[in-house]
Amino acid sequence: MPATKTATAESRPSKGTRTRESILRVAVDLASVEGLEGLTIGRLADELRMSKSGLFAHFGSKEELQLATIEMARQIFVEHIIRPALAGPEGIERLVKLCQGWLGHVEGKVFKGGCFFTAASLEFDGRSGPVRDAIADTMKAWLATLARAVDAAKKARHLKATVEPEQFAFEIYSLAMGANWALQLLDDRNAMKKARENIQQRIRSVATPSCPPIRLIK
Amino acid sequence: MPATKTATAESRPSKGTRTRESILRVAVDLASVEGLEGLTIGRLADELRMSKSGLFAHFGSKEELQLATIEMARQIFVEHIIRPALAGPEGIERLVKLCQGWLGHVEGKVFKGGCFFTAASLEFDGRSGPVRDAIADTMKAWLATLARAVDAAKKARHLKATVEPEQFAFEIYSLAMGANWALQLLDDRNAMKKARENIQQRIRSVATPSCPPIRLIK
DNA sequence: CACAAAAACGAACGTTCGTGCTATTATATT
DNA sequence: AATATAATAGCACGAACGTTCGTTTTTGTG
Repeated sequence: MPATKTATAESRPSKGTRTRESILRVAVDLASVEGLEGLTIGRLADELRMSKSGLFAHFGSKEELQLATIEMARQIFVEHIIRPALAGPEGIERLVKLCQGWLGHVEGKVFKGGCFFTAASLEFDGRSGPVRDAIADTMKAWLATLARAVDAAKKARHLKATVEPEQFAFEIYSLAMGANWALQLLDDRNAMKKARENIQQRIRSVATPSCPPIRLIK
Repeated sequence: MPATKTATAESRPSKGTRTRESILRVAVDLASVEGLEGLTIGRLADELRMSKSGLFAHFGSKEELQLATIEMARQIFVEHIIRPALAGPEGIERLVKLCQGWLGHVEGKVFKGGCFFTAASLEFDGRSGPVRDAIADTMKAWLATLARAVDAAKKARHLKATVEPEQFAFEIYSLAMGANWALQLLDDRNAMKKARENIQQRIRSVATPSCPPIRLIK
């Protein structure tokens, strides 16, 4: 079959780019279960039914593979959680939407083994180097996004003026982290519901009378 | 493999028991940094300047070493945090003492690489088997201890009757976990101070008027 | 002191790890 | 259709992994 001449700039990405992407999609799921160090090139190659060396050539080193996996996870995270929330209006609605997406993510609807970044954080927090830095940067950015949403809700007079955005974002994050922990380790099926109630209540406790209704539970 | 010797109180423990213990003390520190899977027999042997095989003989398998390491970490945890708190009076004092010890532990005063069990939890939460079970059991017990302290403080009329012990214990735990995360990954030096303030405030918000003063910060 | 038991050792096993090469296929361009 | 380039496979490497074995050293006891 003769190839149709569609030599435009936004034509189909090259084979290499496509396989690389499909590798990383599997890598993210595998790493969310086995950890970033447990993510092995041989295991990944088996999973994708390709040779170790063939796969390896896409990255050149294990560290590069880890960094690429983190970047892919970040992209998926942004795509699934941050972008939908930023599409909506600012204020308490956006904060709630971020929390909902975040809790769904923790619940394992986005990554197979629960929260990818929390696991990666605790795996690499004792080390140093580019991988740890990449994880830390991503988490800082996420926490900053949460804090910005809190601040906007505050400026919109949805949250009390006494609320400290960074501190409050950190509190929400801690509660979600705890929920992830309880769900994954203790198999506590109610953990997510309780976390939603908890966070909802925490937000309501600092909401102003003029704040629109806050609903984190379906 | 020799069974665990039940050494009498007066007789000096055998050489084997002593080496085993010194191995585990190093193993706990190493695992709190490198993870329980990253805890390698060869590395551990180097650290202790003994042969791989000589060390290995004490445990018979890597899994057994991991389990023994967890058990040692549990003992240290009980010794440093739970026992001192149980020595004091029940009620809010005990809860505060538990939190103080716990936060000090998170701060790295007990284990080298921060919180041993939180790291182990997230490392093994996707797997199954005895190691994961040992971790989960330990954490359940710790959470139950916290909840019991909350319940006692409630019965002593230090905390409001509306407080749900398990839920409240979980909240405290989440905040401490978040502090651990911020300290270890983001190098946030204020994380511990903020966590102390946070938890203190959270406890005060459910304290009764008859409750003795709550002081988590020095 | 003698001597059995326990503890520690050194060497090696089979596997898997990450990482190089070289050859061979598949893709893209002229 | 021919050809240059990119992608993948095959094979091998040294190191480290957990584990086994036979031997030597250390320890505790009669």
